[in-house]
Amino acid sequence: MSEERKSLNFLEQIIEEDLANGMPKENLRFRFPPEPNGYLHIGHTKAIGISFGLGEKYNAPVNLRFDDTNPAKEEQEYVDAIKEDVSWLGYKWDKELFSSDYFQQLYDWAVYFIKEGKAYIDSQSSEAMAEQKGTPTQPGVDGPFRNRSVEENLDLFERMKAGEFNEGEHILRAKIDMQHVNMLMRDPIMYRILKKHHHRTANDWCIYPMYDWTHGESDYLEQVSHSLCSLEFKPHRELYDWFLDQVVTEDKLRPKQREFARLNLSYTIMSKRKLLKLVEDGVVNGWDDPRMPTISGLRRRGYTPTAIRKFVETVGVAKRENVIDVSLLEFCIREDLNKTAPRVMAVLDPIKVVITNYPEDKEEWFEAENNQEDDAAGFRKVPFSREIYIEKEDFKEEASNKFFRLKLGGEVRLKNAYIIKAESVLKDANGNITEVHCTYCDGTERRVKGTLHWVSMKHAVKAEVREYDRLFLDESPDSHQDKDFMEFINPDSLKLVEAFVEPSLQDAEVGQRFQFQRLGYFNVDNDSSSDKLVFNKTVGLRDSWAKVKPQPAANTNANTNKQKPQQQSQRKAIDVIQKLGKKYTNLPEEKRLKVRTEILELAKDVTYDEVEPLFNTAVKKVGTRIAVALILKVLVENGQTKNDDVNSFIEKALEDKNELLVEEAKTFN
RNA sequence: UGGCCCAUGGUGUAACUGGCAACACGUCUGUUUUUGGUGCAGAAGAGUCUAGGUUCGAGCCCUAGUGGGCCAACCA
Repeated sequence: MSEERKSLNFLEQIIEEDLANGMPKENLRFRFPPEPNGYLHIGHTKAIGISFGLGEKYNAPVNLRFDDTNPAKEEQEYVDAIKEDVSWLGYKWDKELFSSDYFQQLYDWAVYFIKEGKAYIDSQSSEAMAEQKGTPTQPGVDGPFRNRSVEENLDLFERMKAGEFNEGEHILRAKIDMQHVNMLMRDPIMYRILKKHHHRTANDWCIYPMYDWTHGESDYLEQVSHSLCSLEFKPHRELYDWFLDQVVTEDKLRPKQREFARLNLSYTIMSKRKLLKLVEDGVVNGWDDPRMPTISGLRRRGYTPTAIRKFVETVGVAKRENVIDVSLLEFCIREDLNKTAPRVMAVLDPIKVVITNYPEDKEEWFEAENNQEDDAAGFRKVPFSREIYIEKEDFKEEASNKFFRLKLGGEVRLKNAYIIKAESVLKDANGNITEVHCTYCDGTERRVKGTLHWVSMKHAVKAEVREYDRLFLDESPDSHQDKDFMEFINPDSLKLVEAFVEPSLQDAEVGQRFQFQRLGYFNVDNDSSSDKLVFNKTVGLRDSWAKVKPQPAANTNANTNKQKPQQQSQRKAIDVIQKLGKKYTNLPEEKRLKVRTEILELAKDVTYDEVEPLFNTAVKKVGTRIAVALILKVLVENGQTKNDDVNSFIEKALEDKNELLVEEAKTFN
C-alpha cells in the first residue's frame, strides 16, 4: 500500500520531533488564550484552528484560557461571546480557565523572585524608566532603585498589594539586564498597580501581573506542552523562557512557545482596536454586523462553521507575512452552501411580466427540486399565474446573441414552469419599461438557451434583502503609513432591497440558509419576523456573465483584475531555449539528446542580439551556458562572425568543469 | 545604528537532495446542465529575491547582499 504522505506544517513537524525524542503523547496539551477585550475575528480563527486542530489531530486536550490580566479593558460580555464563537466553530475545550485563577500563585512566585534578588520595586515615573530603557539600537542603563534591599522590596511590594499606593507610584520589575539586545529583557515589568474592578476577582487585587509574567507561568501551571502564538511574540520567547527558568522543576513539563504568521484578509482589517472603532463610530451596526470580519458577523452573514474551518485549513500555516484573497473565503462558503442550501426563487429587482395567453384566474402549482446536489432534499410546490416578476436585468428589448435571457421575439424558459416568448412592452411617459407581455406554450421539453427565475405576483411574499459589499475599498486598508484606514471605508457597503420571494419562504426561520437561484446564497437575519422577512446576502454565485456583459458604469469591483497580460500564443525561441537549458544537465542522456536537437532547431530563429546578454550567465548555470553554446554554433554556421565576445565565452566554456559544456565548446575549434 | 524572523506562479501553501517545482484559489478554453451556478475536461502563468560557495547534482546547506516584517505600552 502506498501511503499518501500528507505534508506536515512546521508546527506539526516540531511536535513530531518532540514525540520522536521521547515526549509521551499524553503530555501533549494546547491552549487558546484570548484576551476578553473584544470579539473574535476571522484572524483568530486561524489561531483557534491551529491549537484546536492539533488537539483533534493528536487527541490532546486544549484549554480555553482567558488572558484577563488587564481589568481596564476586559469584560464578561466578551468572555461569553468568545465562548459562543469557539463552540459555534465546533471546537470543544478541555478546561475553561482564566489567568486570573493564578493571581495568588503568581504573587507568591513574585515574592520568591524578590527574595532571590530577581525582582525589585521601581518607583520612578514611566517616562524616566522609558528613558533608561534605551532603544532597539542603544542599550539601557540601570535605574536608581535597581539595587534596593530585599527587605525594602518585600515591604514595598506587600504595601502595593495592600493598596497603600496610587496607580503609577511603584511597579515590580524583573532584574535581568538593562543592556540586553532584546529590549524585553531590560528589566521588564511584572506587576503594576491598577485600582480597577476585575470581571472575576472583583476588588480582591489592586496589583495586576503583566502579560509576559503571566503567560508562560500559566502555560506551566496548566502543563501546556506547546504554546502557539503569532509572530509578533517571537521576541517575547526569550523572556518567556527566562521566567520559566526561575520556577520550572525537573519533574514537570516545560512549555514551549512557537510562533506562526497571523492571517490577513484582503479588503479588511484585523485589529480589534480598529474593529471597535467601526462599532463605536457607527460605521457598522455592532460587532455582529454581517459586514464585520468577526466570527459573529460572519455567522450572521450566513457563513457556516464548515466553510470557515475549511478556509483556515486551506490557508495553511507558515512564518511569512501573508494576505489572503477574500475570494478564497468566498469559494469556501459557496462550496459548502452549494451542497447544503435549498434552492428557492426570489426576485430582487422586479419587472412585471404578463403572460397574455394564460387565463386570468388560473393558477398552477409546479413541483420544484429543492437541491439537485442533494438527493435527499426533495421537492416543494411553487405557484404560477398570469402575472409574474422577473429580474429587470433579465429582459432587454434588443440584445446580441450573447445575451441569452429574455428579449423581444425571443424565448426563454421559466425555471420549473413554461417556456415564454416576449411579444411587446409597455412603457411609461419617460420611456421606462413597465411591463413585458409574453405568450407561453405548453411543451417544456424543448431546448431553450436561457432559464430565468421568477415569482408569481399574486403569491409573492415581500422581504427585505440586505446586500453587502466589502467594507473597505483598499486591498489592505490598514497598511498605509500615510493614510488612516477610515479613509478607505466603502460608503456603499450596505444596500437595502425590497424583494419578492416565493411563498414557501413565508415561514423561514432565523439562520436558515437558501440559494436564491441564479443570484446567490442568502440567510434569514436575526431581525426577521413573520411580519417582515429579512434576508442577508451571504455571497453571490459565481457570475461569468458579469465578466462578459458590457459594464454599465463603475462597480466592477468584484474583479479588480491585476493579472499580467496573457502571454503571446507564440513564445520566442530564445525563451523556450532558456527554459530547456535550465534543466539540461540534470536530464537522463536519452532525453538530453532529444532536448539538444530541439534547441539546435529552435536556435535557427534566434538572433545574435538575443543571445548576447546571455554570455555573462553565471558559471553555475551550466545548462543555460550549454544552450548558449548550441545557439552560437547554429549562428556561426549561418555566417555569424566569431567576435571577441563570442571567443571569450567559448574560452571560458572550455575551462569549465562540466564535461558537457566543454564538449560543446570544443566543437568550435 | 543593533538584534531577531521571513523571501517559491497574481494569492496562499507544498516539494523525502535526484523524472518537466506540486496543490488550492484566481484567470482563460471547451463541455454538460431547466441556475451564464454546480460538475467534467483542459490551458496559460514560476528560471524558487540577487551574487558567490559546498556538491556529480541546490528551491532546500553555507556566506554576503537586497527587500519585507517585528522589537523602545504600567496592552495582550
